[in-house]
Amino acid sequence: MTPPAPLRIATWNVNSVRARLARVLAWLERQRPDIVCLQETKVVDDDFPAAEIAAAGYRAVVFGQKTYNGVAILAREEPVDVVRGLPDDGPGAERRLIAATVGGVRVVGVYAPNGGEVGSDKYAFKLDWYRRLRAWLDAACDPAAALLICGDFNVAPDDRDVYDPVAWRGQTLCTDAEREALAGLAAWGVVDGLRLHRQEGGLYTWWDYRAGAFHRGWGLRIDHFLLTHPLAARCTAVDIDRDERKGDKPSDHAPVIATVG
DNA sequence: ATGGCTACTCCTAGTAGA
Repeated sequence: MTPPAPLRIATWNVNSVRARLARVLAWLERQRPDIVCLQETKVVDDDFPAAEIAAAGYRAVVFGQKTYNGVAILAREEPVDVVRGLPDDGPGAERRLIAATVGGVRVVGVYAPNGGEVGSDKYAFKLDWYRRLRAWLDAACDPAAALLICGDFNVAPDDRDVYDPVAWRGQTLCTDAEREALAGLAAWGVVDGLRLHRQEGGLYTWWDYRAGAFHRGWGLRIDHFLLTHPLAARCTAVDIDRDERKGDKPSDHAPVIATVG
């Protein structure tokens, strides 16, 4: 018996799928992932570039809105059992979560709120969104299943994930409350995929557009793969495609790719 | 020391991102 080929699953905050379309298509051609979760698509569903994505060989399920937020899952086979949003999202809620099953893996793609200034309404919304995400996991998902949550979590889990942890201490993305919110997902039953394989600092997924931050190495690791234990046991690698942050008109986030045997 | 860039829209200024 030939073992099944490993699945390569990617997450990428593209910062507008329409502004980034040429790069997204070139990246799909180069990396050929099986599944891709996109965040910050910034487009209503009718205007999602589904035809171009289909021509590249991918089905797309989308959950977008005008200007802000927006998530999608691309896959070589049709994603099934699609869930859009959290059950207690109100009408007109920000579109930040999409889930689907592909290749026997339950894939949850998330774009966590940024949080604005610490102590602001946006910050409170972020922490509450994490609370609601955890409640949905408790109610609707199975930590014993092959499930992953990936996306832009807008939290750097610890000081290794921050280029200047002293300057960032207490700032949005790095506060204890945000880190505890992320840890609340781990307590449900997922582990940080990248840390299964690599312990060093300096592995970043986001660099500010300003001040030449990328070239100065001023980054944070805020895009993650969280894997249930059964899936973690099959995860052979998690790689940050740092090269995709280079060149003309990049997203401010690099893609992250998990390999699952 | 510095909100320094990018993308969006009710568009050429204001908002948001992280």
